[in-house]
Amino acid sequence: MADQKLLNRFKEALKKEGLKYTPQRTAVLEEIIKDKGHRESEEIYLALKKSGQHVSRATIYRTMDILVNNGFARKMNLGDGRARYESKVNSPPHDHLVCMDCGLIVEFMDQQIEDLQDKIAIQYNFQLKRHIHQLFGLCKKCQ
Amino acid sequence: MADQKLLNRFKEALKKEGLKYTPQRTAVLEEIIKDKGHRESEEIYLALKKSGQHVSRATIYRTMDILVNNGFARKMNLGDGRARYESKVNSPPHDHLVCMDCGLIVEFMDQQIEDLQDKIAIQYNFQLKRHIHQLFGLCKKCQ
DNA sequence: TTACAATTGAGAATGATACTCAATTATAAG
DNA sequence: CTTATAATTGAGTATCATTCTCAATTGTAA
Repeated sequence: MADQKLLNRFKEALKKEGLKYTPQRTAVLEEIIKDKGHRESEEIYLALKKSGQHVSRATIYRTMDILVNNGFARKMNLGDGRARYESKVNSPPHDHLVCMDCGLIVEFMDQQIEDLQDKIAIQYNFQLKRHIHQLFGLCKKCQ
Repeated sequence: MADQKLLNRFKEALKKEGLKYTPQRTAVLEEIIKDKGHRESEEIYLALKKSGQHVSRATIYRTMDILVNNGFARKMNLGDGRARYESKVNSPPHDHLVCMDCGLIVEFMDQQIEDLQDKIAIQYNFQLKRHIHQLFGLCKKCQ
């Protein structure tokens, strides 16, 4: 269960955009923050269904967009055509190591790389907004 | 026009996999290496059509897979659902800066980042195979 | 030249995601 | 607590890039 503070923050974010605070949206938010994984839309849909809440696939997609745009979730693309979502609540910025065999995803953060990215953006006159940094390989178990 | 050396290298790569050396495949290879861009399948299809060569969309996709698997081209994903292809011939490894407004793509290479990636992979017991590193922002013109 | 497996093109199939629209619901105002 | 109304929902349909299918065609090894 999400704490009240977070729910209020969500409510405010919705109000600010003229959106309604609905049970379906709340259910999706709670499902996202209770799990530490990097899940695709269908997994979130099934997890909600299992827990007895029916939220349609269309609403999952629509709500994930809202969550991503308001900083409650991150959307990532592993190149396989399906987006993954992860909670951004209580989760600092990071990048990913991805096992090409078993799909394991490990998060990493390296301040030196962050700094080098900023340096490169400056060097090429880019105003940096975001980045994608994914390291693909084989995890210990799959080597 | 691709030089004979390259065509022979292509011919050998095909033979090694039991594939035939066809005019369509050669046309796609030549189209890829003559352009320095990062183009999507449809653009390659249209460029070939314009130059008077009809190669079907299906064959473009099939040939790009062969070119990518044999080191003649790179495939990249910008998160918009369409793959981009670029020549790998006479093009050293690099990553990309992408303008979110005009779509400009600039290549960069930073050995320090490469080294840090290797360090991180070792640290997490991953055997690194490849990586994706894209910096999104606004180019000078679009700021 | 032949034999045959690989290739091609056109269109159909696929799969993730976005859209449509009628029925339902949250919410601001009274 | 109603009411009015615009936003939301769900189910199904549409979309779009990419892959697949299959009959006709074509490299290529012998």
